[in-house]
Order: sequence, then structure tokens, then C-alpha cells
Amino acid sequence: MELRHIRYFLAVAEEQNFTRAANRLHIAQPPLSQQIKALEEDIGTALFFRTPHGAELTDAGQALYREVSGLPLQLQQAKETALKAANGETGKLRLGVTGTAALHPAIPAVIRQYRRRYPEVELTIEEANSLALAEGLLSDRLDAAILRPSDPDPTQLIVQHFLEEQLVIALPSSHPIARAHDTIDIAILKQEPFIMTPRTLAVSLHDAVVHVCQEAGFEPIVGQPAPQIASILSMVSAELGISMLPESMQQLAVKGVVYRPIKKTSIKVELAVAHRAQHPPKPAINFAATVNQQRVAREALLAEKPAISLTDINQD
Amino acid sequence: MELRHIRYFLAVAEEQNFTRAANRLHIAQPPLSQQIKALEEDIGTALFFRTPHGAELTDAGQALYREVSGLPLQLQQAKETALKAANGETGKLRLGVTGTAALHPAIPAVIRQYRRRYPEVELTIEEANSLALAEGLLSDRLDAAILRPSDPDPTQLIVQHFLEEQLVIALPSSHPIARAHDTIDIAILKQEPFIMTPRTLAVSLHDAVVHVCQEAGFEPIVGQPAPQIASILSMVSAELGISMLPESMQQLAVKGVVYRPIKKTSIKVELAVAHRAQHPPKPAINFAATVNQQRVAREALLAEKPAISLTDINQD
DNA sequence: CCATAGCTATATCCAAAACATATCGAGATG
DNA sequence: CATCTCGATATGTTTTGGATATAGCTATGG
Repeated sequence: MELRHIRYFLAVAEEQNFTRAANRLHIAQPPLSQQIKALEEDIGTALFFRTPHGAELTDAGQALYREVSGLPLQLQQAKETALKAANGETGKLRLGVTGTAALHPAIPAVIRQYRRRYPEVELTIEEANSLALAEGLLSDRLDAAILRPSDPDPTQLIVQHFLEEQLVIALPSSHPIARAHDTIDIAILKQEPFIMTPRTLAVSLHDAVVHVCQEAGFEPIVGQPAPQIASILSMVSAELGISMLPESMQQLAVKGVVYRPIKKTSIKVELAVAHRAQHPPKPAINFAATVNQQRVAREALLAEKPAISLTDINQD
Repeated sequence: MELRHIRYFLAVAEEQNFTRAANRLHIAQPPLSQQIKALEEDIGTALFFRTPHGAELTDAGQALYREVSGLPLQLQQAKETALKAANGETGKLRLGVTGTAALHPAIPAVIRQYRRRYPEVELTIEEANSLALAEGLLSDRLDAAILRPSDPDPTQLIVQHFLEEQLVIALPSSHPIARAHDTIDIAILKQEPFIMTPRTLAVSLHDAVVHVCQEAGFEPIVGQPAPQIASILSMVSAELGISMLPESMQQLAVKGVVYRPIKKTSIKVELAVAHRAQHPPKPAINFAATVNQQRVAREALLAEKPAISLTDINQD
């Protein structure tokens, strides 16, 4: 039995007439009679009474009609379902976000836009440091991630630039430098212990901090290591040292911690979207594309009003 | 898209390997590759990743698999459903039973046997006089009927003999003849008014009664007409006359009515099963066949023990 | 009552397409 | 590096779905 037999059967059943059904199917009447006959032989029983004015269903034909009448629609929908999956309109997206970026307003903005565009994709979001995210992508625990890129193997991950942000200094509010300066010249931090994420866990942020100091002519004193943004701020608040963080972290107000911009530095930290290079799920590709649209929109806005505050850039 | 494409797709999806799938399908590998390619073009997206060690489903392939994996089974069941309908194992049987036979023990016996044999057939039973039953068959309100046959048009109805029964006299218990005789010689009923169903409604029973009387040398005095068995017995009980009824009606005990066998008569009334001659529904044919089996069984029993009481013949 | 119209079935032919065979190219493996 | 396994491609063959012509049947109208 082939689908053709079903289509032909349904046409004859609905037209109650072989000739009309053949016209509707855009074939001649004799092959239609043949195919119906073949179907009847395959099933093992007559499906139609042939009358001088047409054909009508036998009991077996009626039973068959009830069983298969929905089949063409069912198959059409199966095709559409497959296509939607291929276009990333259904399925799931396991998204990872680096802990030092989750608070950046552009992140919720891009997630919101993606959800609006692909409402049928099941989205799960996980927060981790950039190293864990990259590993998650490679081991197929994540489909896409927003992370601070180190320079990964480009044959394994595709990483696409999203945005850059400047660094700011986080220091205890009681600290003399915080009291004395609105913007900070890095050089005066030469003697301060820097609370940082270990380089293995967050290469690019760590390196950016070191570069800023080197630019100012010294190597930072590495204080207490801290894997999480929350623990960094706790330690600063506890006056164990100072820290240098992406400016979006100012969103996180912690008692006993103040933020100060850095005077004159060109060093910035980058945020990017990444997914596997081989067989990336279409939802991941679509998410990266959404990120890219956001990037273009952001850059247009920033070019127009360069003095704009980051928090204002939050359009969809 | 044809079913072949679905079957091939499922085979490759399950084997995760074109070559093995081709073996399973009893075709060579190249045509399988071609058909899968054609399916992919029809749907508009790739369904498999081809790897050096086989093939695995893309997201679209997985979505399609979920949609169509049940299809072969579904079609197989559709075929079986159609076949069952063709064999009369499903569907409905609208059965009519003549009012003057419903109490004959062979009727529930045959219905019980049919239901046991065809439990999935939806059975509805309707009681009416033989004329109404014949009309019901012709107008497709009934599929089969147990009735007392007149001689209908054999091109319209197929009527098959079931059983014969003798007639008995029903008379008021207060009637002098009832008091005086255990078996009745018809001749002494010459002056009694006969309560009968009108001939138009029940030809054969009416004619049998008349024949019995003619055999005894007189024409019966036609008393009150009554269309239903219940009303006949009421009237007898009300002493409006006597009646002659099939012996199975003795099952119906009515206060004030007694039954007496007839002395020496060869006249019997017949019970038969009937269905339409053209396009009889298979359930009707099966019912007639069941009736026929019962008839054969009954006749064998009666030949063996001719003195048996009718009520004892109630086997399945 | 015959002729006609409308229907499906049959016979024959052709063309499309499903399949088989042979071979190729790519990636994994010893 | 040779080999093995896999799917893809090229080409020829066979099957089969479909077209055309026509027959056979049954209602219907003159």
C-alpha cells in the first residue's frame, strides 16, 4: 500500500464517482480504477459498490475512510513540524551566561527578543564562568552561551562578538582612595591586593585586568582568588582588597562596596556569543543571529549618542 | 511523498545506517540513498547527518520521526479494521423480531449465540409485526428480521426458514370448552369469535388460523381485530373471544387465559430470518447464518427426541 | 422499445521512476 | 600507509503508474 492509494481512495469516497475523482486528482479514470482495485486486493475486500451512477462505500470502505481520512493532513503537519524544527522554531535552547555578564542589560534584552521571535523554543538558562560554559558547549550540555571569549579552538567553537565594556574599580566604601577620588588613576592601586577570578576559569577578564595594570606600569598584587562575582564583592566589602570588574557589574549594589571609573585606559573586556562549530543546533544559530542584530542596533545607537548610559540601551 | 519514503526513513532512522537499513528493506543501498534524498528535498530540509560510520537524525529528522513512527502500525490497523467490517465483525445489526415470536426460546438462544460470536457488533432489537418488519428491511431501517414469512418478492428479500411451530387455542379460563377439554377439536370452535391480527399486518399467522378452521370444515368468525399479542390476550381474558396462537406464546401467562393444544391438525406456522437481497450488510448475513446453525442443531435434536418440549431446546 | 448518455472495467502502449550493479570518494582504523 | 566501511554517484534495467481507446453495463428519454 502506498499513500497514492489512500489519496485516490479518499477522492473516490468523497466524490462518490470514479470519473469526477479522477478529474480532481488530475489523472485519467482507468488508472484510478486500477489503483482502487489494487488497494482492494491489498486489503482483501471491496471498498466500493460500483453503481451505474457512480460508486459508494461498502461497510469496509466506510471503516477504512474513518481510519485514514485524516492521514493527508497528518502528513502535511508532520512535514511542517519537521521544517519548523529545521528552522529552529521548535525544540530547545540550553543557554549559558557568564556570571560577570548576567547583569548587563543587553543580556535580558537579547533573550527577550529571542523568545519573542521563537516562542515555541523551550529555553533553559544556566549561569557559570566562561571556562565552564565553553566546556558545556563542547560536551553538548549547552547549545549556546554568552561568555567572555578567550581564544578557543575555532574548529570547535564559533564565537561571535557582541559588545565591549570598560572596567571599573570596586573598592570598600571605607577605603581612602574611594573617599579621595571620583575617577581613579590605576597607578595608585599599585600596592592594593586585587581580588580576581582564577585565570583558568575566566581567561579574558583576568588578562584584561592584568593588562590595565601593565599599561599603568605595574603587575597587580594578586589577592584572594574568588570564582564567583558574588564572592568577589563580598571580599571587597570585607576589605580584603579591591577588584576590577566590567562596568555592568555596578548594577550589583553591595553594602560597603563602591565603584569608580578608571582614568584613561583603552583596555576593554569583551562579551560574545558562542556555539559549537560542528552540527550547531538551529536554535543556537538563531540565538547567535539575534545577538548579532542586537549588536548592530547597539552600535548604531552608540554611534549616534556616544555619551549614552549603558542602562538606557535596552530596546528590543 | 509516498509511504515508501516513510518506511525507508524509519528504517534508516532506526538502523542509523543506510546499508543495514537497505538490507532490512530488501533493497540495495543506492536506491535507498536516492529515496531518502528525494524525501529530504520534498520536505525541504536534511533529515540525517551522514557520518563515516552511518547516519543520525537531525533535529528535523527527530521531529519527523516522532510524527510518523506510528504510521505503519496505524495503516496496518486501518486495514484490519476494514477487514473486520467486511467480515461483519464490527458495525451494527438492527434486528427486528415479530411480536408473536419474541417469546420463543429459540430466539434469545440465537441472539445469544450471535452476540457471543460477534461481540463487537452493536446490536439493536426492535419488535413489530411481520409486515412492519419487512417494510423496515426494504427501507433500510432494519438489517435483519425474524418474522413469519408471507411470500414476499424474492428479488427484494432473502428469507430463510428457521422453525415451525404448532398452533394452540387461547381461551378465557372461565370458558366452558376450557373446562371440558384438555385438547380441543377445532370443530367445536365454529361459533366462537376469533380474535386475530389483521391479515395485512401478519399474513401467514392469519392464513394459518383460517386454514386450520377450513380443515375442520368452517370459516372462523372474525371477532375483534388486535395488532399486538398483548392486546389479543387482554381481549381473550376479557372474554371477547378466543384466539389461536403459536405454541411458544404459552410462555406468556396471563390471568384469565388458558391454552389448549389442538387435536389433529397438520397446519403449522413458520418462523424465518430475512434480510435485503441487494447489498445485505455482512452482519445481517452472519446473523442469518447463525440462525441456520441453530436450525440445524434444533432439527437434529428434534429428530433424536421427537417428544421433547420446546422449552428444553435452548442450547447455544 | 430502442437509442443515448453516463458510468466503470479492460486492453494496450508508453514513459517515468524505482531498483540493481559497478564504482567513487571520504573518513576511520589497524 | 593500507585497508575497511560508509554513503554518493553513474548508468543500465525493470517495474509500474498513467494515457488512450474501447467495451460493457444500466438507467433514462424520445
